[in-house]
Amino acid sequence: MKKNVTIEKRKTFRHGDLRNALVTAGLEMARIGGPNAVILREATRQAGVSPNAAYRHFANQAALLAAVRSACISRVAAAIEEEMKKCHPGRYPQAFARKSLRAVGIGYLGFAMREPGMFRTAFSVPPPVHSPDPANTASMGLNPFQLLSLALDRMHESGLLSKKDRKDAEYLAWSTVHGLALLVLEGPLHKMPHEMVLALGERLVVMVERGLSSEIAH
Amino acid sequence: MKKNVTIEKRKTFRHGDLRNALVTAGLEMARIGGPNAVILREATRQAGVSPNAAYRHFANQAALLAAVRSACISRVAAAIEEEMKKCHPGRYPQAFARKSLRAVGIGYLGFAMREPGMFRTAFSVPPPVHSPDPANTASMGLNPFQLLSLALDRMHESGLLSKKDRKDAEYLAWSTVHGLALLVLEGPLHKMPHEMVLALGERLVVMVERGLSSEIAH
DNA sequence: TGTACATCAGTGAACGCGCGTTCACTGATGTAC
DNA sequence: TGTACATCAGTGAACGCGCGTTCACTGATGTAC
Repeated sequence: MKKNVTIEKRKTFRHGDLRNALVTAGLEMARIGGPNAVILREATRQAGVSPNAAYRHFANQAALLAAVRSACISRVAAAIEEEMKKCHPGRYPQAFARKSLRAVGIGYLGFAMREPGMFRTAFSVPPPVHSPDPANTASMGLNPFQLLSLALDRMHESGLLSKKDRKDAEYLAWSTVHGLALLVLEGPLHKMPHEMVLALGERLVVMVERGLSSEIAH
Repeated sequence: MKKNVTIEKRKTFRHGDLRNALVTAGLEMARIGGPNAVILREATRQAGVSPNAAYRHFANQAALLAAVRSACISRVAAAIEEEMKKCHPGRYPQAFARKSLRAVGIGYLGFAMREPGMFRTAFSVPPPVHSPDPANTASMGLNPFQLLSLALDRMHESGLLSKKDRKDAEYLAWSTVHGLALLVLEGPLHKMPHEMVLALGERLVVMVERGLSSEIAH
């Protein structure tokens, strides 16, 4: 939406929208080559601007990368939401909960297979983390972690998960699909065909759903 | 035996054991900084040799890195075996099977926490995989995947896992701990304390053990 | 209304960095005779 | 036994690469008066 704040109008000065152009270019580079492919100079080139112009909008390359990563995370969330749209709360809350959890896992994994570069950019934090935690988040809606929490809440509320089992279940479920995704995208399983990955994904979701609960199965 | 190669100046024109010295240096770099820190020139420096000397023993930097990675994988396997030694086949095969599976998972995760650089080197394959699959493997004993298979076989043989559930169970179990390790080592969970990671690891193992089987729990 | 001025997003040129890799070479060693 | 020689693990110098980043600057625009 347009903000009529004077400061913002000044921002649309010469290029008009350089910051956005740089992020867009960076996002495309991430899409193609992952986080290491997000080259500041290349982004300025694609924006038709001199290299140092980027420094009017980002403190350094890491700041640009952070913005790109944020965009990638939003894409993951969008993919999950898309998958979640497919399941509606019927009259069986437990089935709904299970479908929700499945949607998160499959949405996550599906995105990883479809957009490996963006996926890797979203979740590969460079080891020396000087995360300045930019207040720039600007994320509308829920992030992937929150969507997972939502699905797990449904599991809990529908009685599929005790309060104790619900606790920190995000990390357990997340690890599962994340591991498969990374083993395939940047690990030893890189030769595994996508169909098999997705098939394993389905089994993984079932495994999580079943294994998360310490209750005796019925 | 100690290799004092690094510090002492060489007296002979020939190094004598350069290939090994380079791998050792590379391994140390991997230990400290992960796969991207395996610098060919630095390895030759540490070996007290000119940069191009490396090319007598490795086709290029990627070949050196492959050798280092192989060493890292062996270390992971050793860590798992160490953990597996702790569990003996008693008179309860199912308990033994469960302990075995736990040992693999916890050994894997424990190594990841203790030696993040080596762990990341072992399992992060650079996306453009020109894997020449060096016949150089030279790995004695079982690799981590094979150890996992062994544990799962015990689950199957002791009746905890049907034949159908046994199939490809490696990938499901592996994904689980691998995901947690990478979320922590190079992902958004990098701030999670090690104790919590290991605690989650224990829950993860239980989850897998329970969730892998499609049989009704008893 | 015109004009001076401040602002600040962009320019142009250059820097150091350290890598991987190649070229033509040297000289210690093992072996054939 | 000595000697000539082939071998090949090492040397020394140099290359191109492309990045991130800094410096001093320019010039279109909005605004105060």
